[in-house]
Amino acid sequence: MDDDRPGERQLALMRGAPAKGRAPAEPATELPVARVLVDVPLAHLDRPFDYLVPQKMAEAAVPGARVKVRFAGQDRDGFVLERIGRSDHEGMLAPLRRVVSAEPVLSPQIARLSGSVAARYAGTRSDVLRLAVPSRHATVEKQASIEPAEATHDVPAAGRAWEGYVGGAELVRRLASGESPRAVWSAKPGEDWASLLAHAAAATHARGRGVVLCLPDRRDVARVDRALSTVLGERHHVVLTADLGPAARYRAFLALSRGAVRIAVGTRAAAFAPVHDLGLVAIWDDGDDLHAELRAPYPHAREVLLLRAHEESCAAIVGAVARTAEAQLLVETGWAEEVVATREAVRAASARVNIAGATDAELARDAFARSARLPKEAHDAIRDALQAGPVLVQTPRQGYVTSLACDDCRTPARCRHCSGPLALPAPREAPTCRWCGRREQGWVCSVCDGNRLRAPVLGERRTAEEIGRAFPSVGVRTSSGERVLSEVDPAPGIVVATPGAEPDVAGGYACVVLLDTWLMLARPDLRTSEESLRRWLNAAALARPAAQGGRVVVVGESGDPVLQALVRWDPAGFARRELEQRGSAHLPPVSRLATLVGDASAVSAMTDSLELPPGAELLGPAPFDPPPGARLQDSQVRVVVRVPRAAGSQLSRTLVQAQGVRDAKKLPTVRVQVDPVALG
DNA sequence: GCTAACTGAGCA
DNA sequence: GCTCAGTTAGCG
Repeated sequence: MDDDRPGERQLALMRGAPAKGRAPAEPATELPVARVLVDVPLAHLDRPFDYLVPQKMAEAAVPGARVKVRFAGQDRDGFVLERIGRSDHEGMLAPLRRVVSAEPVLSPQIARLSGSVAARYAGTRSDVLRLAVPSRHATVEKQASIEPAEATHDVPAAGRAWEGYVGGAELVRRLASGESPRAVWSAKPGEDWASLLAHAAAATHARGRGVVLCLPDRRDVARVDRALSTVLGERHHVVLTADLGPAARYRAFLALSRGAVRIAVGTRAAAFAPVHDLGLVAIWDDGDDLHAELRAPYPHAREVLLLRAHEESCAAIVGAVARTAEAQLLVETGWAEEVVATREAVRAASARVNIAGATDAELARDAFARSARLPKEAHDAIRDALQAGPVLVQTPRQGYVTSLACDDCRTPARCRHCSGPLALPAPREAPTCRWCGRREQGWVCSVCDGNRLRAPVLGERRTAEEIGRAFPSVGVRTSSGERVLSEVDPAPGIVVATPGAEPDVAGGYACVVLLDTWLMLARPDLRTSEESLRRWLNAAALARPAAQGGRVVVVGESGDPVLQALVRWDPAGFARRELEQRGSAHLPPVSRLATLVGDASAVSAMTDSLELPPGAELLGPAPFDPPPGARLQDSQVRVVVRVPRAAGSQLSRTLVQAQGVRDAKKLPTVRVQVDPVALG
């Protein structure tokens, strides 16, 4: 198809051919040009460059291979995207320096995905590829590949597992027959969700198609790992988590990229797993912020998987006990079908949910509550439940809540102008509203007329001490942060856990107590309600059904709509309202939103250069204080840009372009983040 | 980001 | 006419 003797002209043009000494390398006779994606993290260089393939490398320089090339005067890493007959490039082509390995580590699907993820998040492909392709481990690569294991699956069993859901059996049937259904699945309380995910994977695998499963953390990955081993045996899936280490990670990666194994289970980076013949992508608890990548361009595993489902025309399951506004949007746009348990099934599986300490004023009068943060009703429920089994007490994480509360009745202190949360900008300074920035001089509690403020003292250890004092004869264990208990005995006992660290227990907890719910709701963030409900539903789902005496006691304000959604166990209805509110507030996912952080002058220069679509809004610049722990940078500002969702790709495009211009001009960096998980 | 090529100042 | 520091375009 190409002109005869392709090498000749380019040989003459080949640069890098030394003027003295060595003769220029002979170009490959077949497809002598490699289109290479060079690893440079600069927006304006995020495009393929052509190199000449020397005959010596003709065999090894396969599409997807890692190569070294001379770029801007130095050696850089790159991936061969494709081999072509001739280049469009006018000038001379430099030869490939070296083929690092003939292993095709970048499949066409992942190459394409990296492009769409970069476009979606206004980042570069090289940044995305750093997340998608693990570093090479030569020893592992040399070892023989595992032989594909014969698959034998019990599809009827998978159908039975999903029977408890409207549309569940149908979902499995379609997966098993090679179709690509898309579902937003709301798991009922106490569900063995890991097992259901494993069955969905098995049904897909029965047709020889591949599966990617993303879970928020190591512990959930381990659960699904076990469930898959039970359903399918141990040889059909690999686990991909950050803590594997380079050799094990590369081994798992190769097993997938060589097609020996077709099911990948892991944390967020597994969203990029090079699974062959992708049939299903699934994410569990997509509201968990662990699904958001911390490195540029900060992609969210759910969005990566949805892009893959779209590009590779495969099935998708977005599953959780709660439901995010993003998942709700998939339902409302008709992209996905709801898979939910019937009302009766949910009721049968739910514990009895009560709200204790109906009002803050009541709580303030409750002397016991003031000493132990525990209303009498909650105390009694724990005491009774301890006769029957273990009790879970969920308490907000230390440092999670930064706003102030009334010293007398613990009602969160709110700004009288905009009802934003009050916080101390610095010790000894006047309380300031975190939303509107107004200083509050003569604060008076709206509930009890108290005038003293306190920073709430929180943390699971402190709570455990208080609970321990209230129940001196019972063992109290804690689970949080670095010390997470994955499981506890079904024997009576109290576990104090922070959200996400609740241990599993066989048969469920006799009672689950949710403490300080008003403090979690007082967090200034765009996802506060959704996130609070998610955490409470996840904890409450661990309680035994009411028929077995299971109880959930929620310490909070009964009138709060979020607590009402918890009592009614209505994640879908809540998500519907939440999505509606996001719409009227122009927040994601109804709007596409980006933040620009940097020096005031840099940020304003960048915003000026943006070609914004109609309907775009610019908020700020506002002073930006870096999150605690981040290194201090002086006078950083933040601008929030938002556009209607339909204009999202246009927003990303203009951001990439502006970044490209800034990179090329060596202007001070502006950190761009599209749809950040948190916006405090 | 980096290098290489280009620029003009300074000097013989 | 040449060197050298400083600048900046372009990277195959």
